[in-house]
Amino acid sequence: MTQLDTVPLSEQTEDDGGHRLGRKRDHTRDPEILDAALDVLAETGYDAMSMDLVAARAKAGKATLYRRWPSKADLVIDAVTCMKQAQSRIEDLPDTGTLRGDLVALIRPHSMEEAERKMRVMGAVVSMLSRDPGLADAVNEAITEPRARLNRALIERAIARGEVSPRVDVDTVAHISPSMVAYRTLVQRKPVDREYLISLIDGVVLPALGLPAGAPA
Amino acid sequence: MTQLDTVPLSEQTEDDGGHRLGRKRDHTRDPEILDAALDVLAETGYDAMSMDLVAARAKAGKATLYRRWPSKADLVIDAVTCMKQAQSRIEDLPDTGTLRGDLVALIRPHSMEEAERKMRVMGAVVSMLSRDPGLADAVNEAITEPRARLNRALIERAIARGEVSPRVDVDTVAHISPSMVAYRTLVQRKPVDREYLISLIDGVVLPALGLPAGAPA
DNA sequence: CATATCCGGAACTGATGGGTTCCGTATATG
DNA sequence: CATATACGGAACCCATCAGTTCCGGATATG
Repeated sequence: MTQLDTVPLSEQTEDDGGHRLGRKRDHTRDPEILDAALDVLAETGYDAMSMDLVAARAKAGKATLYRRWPSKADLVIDAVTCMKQAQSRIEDLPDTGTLRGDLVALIRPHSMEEAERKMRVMGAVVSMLSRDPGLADAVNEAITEPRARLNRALIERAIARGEVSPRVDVDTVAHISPSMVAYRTLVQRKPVDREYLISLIDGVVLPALGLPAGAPA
Repeated sequence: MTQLDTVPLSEQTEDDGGHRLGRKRDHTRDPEILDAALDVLAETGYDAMSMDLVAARAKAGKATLYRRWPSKADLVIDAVTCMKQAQSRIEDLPDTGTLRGDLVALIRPHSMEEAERKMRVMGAVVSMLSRDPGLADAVNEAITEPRARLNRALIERAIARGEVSPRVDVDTVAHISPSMVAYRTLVQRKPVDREYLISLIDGVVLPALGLPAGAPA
């Protein structure tokens, strides 16, 4: 059970001293519930995710869920929206001096776990995206775009540095790895490990930018 | 209502003269039913695809479906499997002399419609792939692999021709366009038109193979 | 025309799950 | 301790849907 550390909509009054079964004022169990929803969603898919399951997983009553969200769809949208957080800020990304170094530096166990979970959630809701524009927006804003923005920022930094030609299609290239990771995870069902990610950087992303495969500038 | 032109499992006796409501011997309405199933699947997703809907769409009775397939899952797997057909044979792909020419030649209105439908079907069943290995295999064999095989064959032809270095990761590169097209269609929900496909070829695929962007060998 | 076959359609069953209501209880406040 | 709040949990209602059964009619065969 992964833990969500941001507060979604309401404010967490203060940390409860540690009572396992202690209840809080307001309806401030939102984070746990949203987190449980994401877990169930990732494990079972949208339709198979029943509200009873989510309630059980969050050790909450189903009534509590409906006191807070008017419908299952709203709960899911809120849960997806609240995945946004943990993504690194662009400013505090270490500048290794080369684009390759920057990209490789993004491959950390933590970010890979996070990405894995996001991919599963994405797979759970793809079939809904065509019918629910709100969900589609939430998914793009919380799962798709953060990663693409990161890539875009690193590429633009490399352009400013003179490492990469300003003529490349930054947006398309920034979506290469998210696309291929999603495809490999959801459709091909092959593992996305460090080795694969590096082969993607060296074999596809850098060449697409006009850089030689394994050779940092 | 797109029409399936291959016969899935049983043999079609002969074309019925044109009787709108005329019935045939055996249970040889399989193609129409499978085609209807694919339509409903693509439009509504796996869970929302009810057997009643499929039956209605195929102007068949629900009993007829269950006379032929033991369950909904079996029907879907059979339907997906039967999408395999229309893909071009590798041998009769025109050899334009350059890899770029070969790749661009694959962009035809017909193949794009076909790909669009396949993408929607894929999106409809992604969330099931983790729970049903048989379905995952069917999807890969019918949707994923045919296109990748085509790309692979063209790249290998280019290697044999001396146009491309034999050191490239053919398999990964062959999956670039399928991955990015799927992502763009299902997640980003942006149009996949001729312009985008060509920008993919010139901006990503060819550079990844060490070829200059817009310049044929 | 009589018979056998198969299909479309409608009605039915059982299970599942979204959403609601209600109640006992734990917490907080005074 | 009394009161108000809100939570967990269970029971409930109702719609939907997978899967089944049955029947009337159309087709084919002789």
